[in-house]
Amino acid sequence: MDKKSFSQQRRGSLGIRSERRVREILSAAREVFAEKGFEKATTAEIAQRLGTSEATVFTYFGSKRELCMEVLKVWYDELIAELEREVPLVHGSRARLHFIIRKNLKHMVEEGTGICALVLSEGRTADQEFRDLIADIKRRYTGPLMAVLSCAREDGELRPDISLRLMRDIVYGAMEHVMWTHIVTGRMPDVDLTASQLSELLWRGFMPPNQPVEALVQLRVDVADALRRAGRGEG
Amino acid sequence: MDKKSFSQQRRGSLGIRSERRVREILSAAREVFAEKGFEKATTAEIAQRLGTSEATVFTYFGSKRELCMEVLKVWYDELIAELEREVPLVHGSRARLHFIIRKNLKHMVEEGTGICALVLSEGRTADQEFRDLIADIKRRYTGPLMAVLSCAREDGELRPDISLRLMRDIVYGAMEHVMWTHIVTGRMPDVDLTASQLSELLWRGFMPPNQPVEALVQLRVDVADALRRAGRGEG
Amino acid sequence: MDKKSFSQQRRGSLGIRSERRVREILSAAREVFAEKGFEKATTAEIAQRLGTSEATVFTYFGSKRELCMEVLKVWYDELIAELEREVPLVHGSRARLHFIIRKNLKHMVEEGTGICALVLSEGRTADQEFRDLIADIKRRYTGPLMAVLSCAREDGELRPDISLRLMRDIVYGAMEHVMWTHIVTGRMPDVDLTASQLSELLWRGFMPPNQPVEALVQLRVDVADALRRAGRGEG
Amino acid sequence: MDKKSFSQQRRGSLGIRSERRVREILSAAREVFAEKGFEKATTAEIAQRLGTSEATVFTYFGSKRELCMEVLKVWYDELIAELEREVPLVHGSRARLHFIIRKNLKHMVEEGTGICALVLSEGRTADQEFRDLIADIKRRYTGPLMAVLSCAREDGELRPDISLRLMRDIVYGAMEHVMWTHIVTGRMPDVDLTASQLSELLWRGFMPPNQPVEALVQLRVDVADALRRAGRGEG
DNA sequence: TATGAATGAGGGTTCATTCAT
DNA sequence: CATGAATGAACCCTCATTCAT
Repeated sequence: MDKKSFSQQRRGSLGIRSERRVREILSAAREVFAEKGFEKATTAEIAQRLGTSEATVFTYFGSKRELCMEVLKVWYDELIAELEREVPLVHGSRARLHFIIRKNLKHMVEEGTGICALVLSEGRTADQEFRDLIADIKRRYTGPLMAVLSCAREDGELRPDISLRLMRDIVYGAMEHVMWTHIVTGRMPDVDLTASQLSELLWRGFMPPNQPVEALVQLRVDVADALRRAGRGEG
Repeated sequence: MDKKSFSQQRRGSLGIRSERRVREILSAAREVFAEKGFEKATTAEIAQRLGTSEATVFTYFGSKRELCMEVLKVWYDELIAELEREVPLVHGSRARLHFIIRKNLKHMVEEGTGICALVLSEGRTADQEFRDLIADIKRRYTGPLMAVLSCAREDGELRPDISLRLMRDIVYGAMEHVMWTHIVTGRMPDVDLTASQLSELLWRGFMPPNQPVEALVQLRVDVADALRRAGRGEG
Repeated sequence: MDKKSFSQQRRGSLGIRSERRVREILSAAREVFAEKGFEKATTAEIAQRLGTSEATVFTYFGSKRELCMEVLKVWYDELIAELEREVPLVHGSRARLHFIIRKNLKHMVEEGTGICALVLSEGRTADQEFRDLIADIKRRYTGPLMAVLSCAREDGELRPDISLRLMRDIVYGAMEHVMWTHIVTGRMPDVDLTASQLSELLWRGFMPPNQPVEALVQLRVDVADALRRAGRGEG
Repeated sequence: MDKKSFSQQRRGSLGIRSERRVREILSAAREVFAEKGFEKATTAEIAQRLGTSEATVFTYFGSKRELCMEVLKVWYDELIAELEREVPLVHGSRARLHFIIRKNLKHMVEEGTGICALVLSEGRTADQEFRDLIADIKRRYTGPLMAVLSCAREDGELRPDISLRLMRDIVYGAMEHVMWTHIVTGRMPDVDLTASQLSELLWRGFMPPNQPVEALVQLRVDVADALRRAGRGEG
């Protein structure tokens, strides 16, 4: 009865030809939202890139916000589907972490990094419906990684004193920030290299500490520090 | 140019008493920008929280954008100043990393987390002047951490195969994502605990992978060096 | 640049039907600009006279200034086109001057005198783009008259000691001032009579002086003057 | 009781020191109004050039409009006073026309040409009070010229078939247009040359067309008259 | 179904004017 | 008397959204 259910009903009854239209619109919208962010994106520009009128966009999507939500959903669904299909084919937690990171970076680079920033920046400010969607997406989106981490923890591959949620935040935060840096500086990253380094570095952080080595390392640092201070004090 | 310099002069001639007003406005603006993001924030709301009119806001700041830029500058300058003053008082690279992370998280929690997201989300879409400011802020903002990392690398405390920039992105990305999660879920984090875990985990990732051997070698060198100096009559 | 080209494209895609709308808007705008001048005219009033909303006006014209420029362009283009078409059909420089003056006055009376004042008063204060347009209009606008004057000078019909530019200024200045007086007093002038008198008077001023007659006239004046003084001195 | 009478009362009671202030304000205001036109001029800028605050301006003048009116009044009063004092010292209608034109152009060049355009452009659009003032100014302003023209007509020096008002419009219109051209092009005119050419050209247009015959007739009459008077014993 | 056209609602910004000090 | 500070009232402009065709 309200606007949303109406447009959904409408979309549901569209024939085959319109399926393509929907995808075209989503594609154009993805571009614009990714480039400009939600607020600065205009329906006019989306329509223009399609070569159609704004009204057409509204025939398929009830509102700008709904369109944006759909864009996000599709973007993440693509990624999630790939991950859910392919992660199981990879063996070993570490390899899986690497795989997930690489997939993510690749998807960001190829399909518009801005989408992530969109989630990041709109997630806080948007209204409840939007937030719920984003929360849901986020949950499913991080699902594969969480599963890998859970599995790894059960196998004793992860240090037990740090929550999986924190690890997850580190993984995604690092990826987003890496992408952001590359966008701002205008240089696209070497996805494979970055993924390797990132997963290597993070995994080592996630592993349980090796206590004897720790002690030795700390000893070295302490001695070095003492020597430095001693040198300074006596020089 | 005519108009601009004119309005700047107008602002420039404000007396001492208005210092307070400036701070009030910046404070209200910080709130609103942090909550809503740049686009969704309205000058009307900022004025309303102050209990004044929009015109008053524009008496002190020439435009919404300028106001926002000032908010960012102040927010980061506070933090940067604290870091530059206090980091040198902390000993050891690891401790310094921990200090920086803790300070950051604390500042975010206490002074508005949204400000970070602002930088993140506006940095891409804003116009050149805005971007330049943000780039500049970012540079100074990450300065203390980069200094610590540089220092640590020289001391052989960091693995040499991964760039400092990637490490920096991981640190800030992780912090921002952690904060974002906590905002979205509505729960404020335990700053001290999170900082400890984060620095612990990341540091372990930053350390050279073959730490044990290297540590022993370096230890031997350091000690031998110290003994030689001691033998030369400095002891 | 991005935004501008975008909005221009939007307008550019208007269909045939809107031709009428464009004319309606230009017509209303012409009225308001003529009555109020550029600054005092408001887009709200223009829209109100059309019975539409301001937004509609901005759908067709990107800005108030652009609208005003278009109004000026149309007003002058109409006049210039008529002059360029019809002046050649008139024979003799004197007759052509009369024709031009009559046409001008008629156009002013029928299509809004204020437009001239607009050019006059905005030409000084407006920004560069506006000024350039006005300068261009002015050049083309005065073209037909300048051509007539050039031609007349070559035929020896004009006194050679006074520049054509000054003559031009006199012609247009006189017309504008005449119109202005009539507007302020609220009475519309008798266009035909005024045009006849104006062209007669000015042409006589433009003609080369007839020296013998000059001398005689001056003698008369001198004698009259001497007599007056003598009368005063002796009465 | 209304605003205007209040401020006038106030001004009336100001001491000697304030007289200077009034003049300073009028001077600054003249500059700004001349440069920018009424609408684009801002009280802020006027105050700025004075080095005082806007409030001070409003202490002396009740409103921007009132200030502008005063500026106009002063500007024209200066000119009118000079004309009324000096025109009678000039002999001959033609010489007087030349004198008036030269004086006008000089005043425009020296004391801000924009003021004339102000009268021209504001005269139409402003409210009743403003218009009345301008009409009054205009009347007194053109008084000296009208007197000269009346006198000349009585002496038969002007063609009788054209109204003095039209002649007046031509004189002022020509002057204003000349000035306007010079402002727009940025070059200041040679006042003396322009005044000579303008008066020469216009006067020739004003003279009776059949001057030779009329001049002879009048000369005979004048001489006969003089002789008759001389014969009656006045010699 | 597709769209050209229209617009309500609001946003940022300006500025003459007021007033307490 | 001078003025720093504040502001109401407009103004220009944007854009998501609607609707008749």
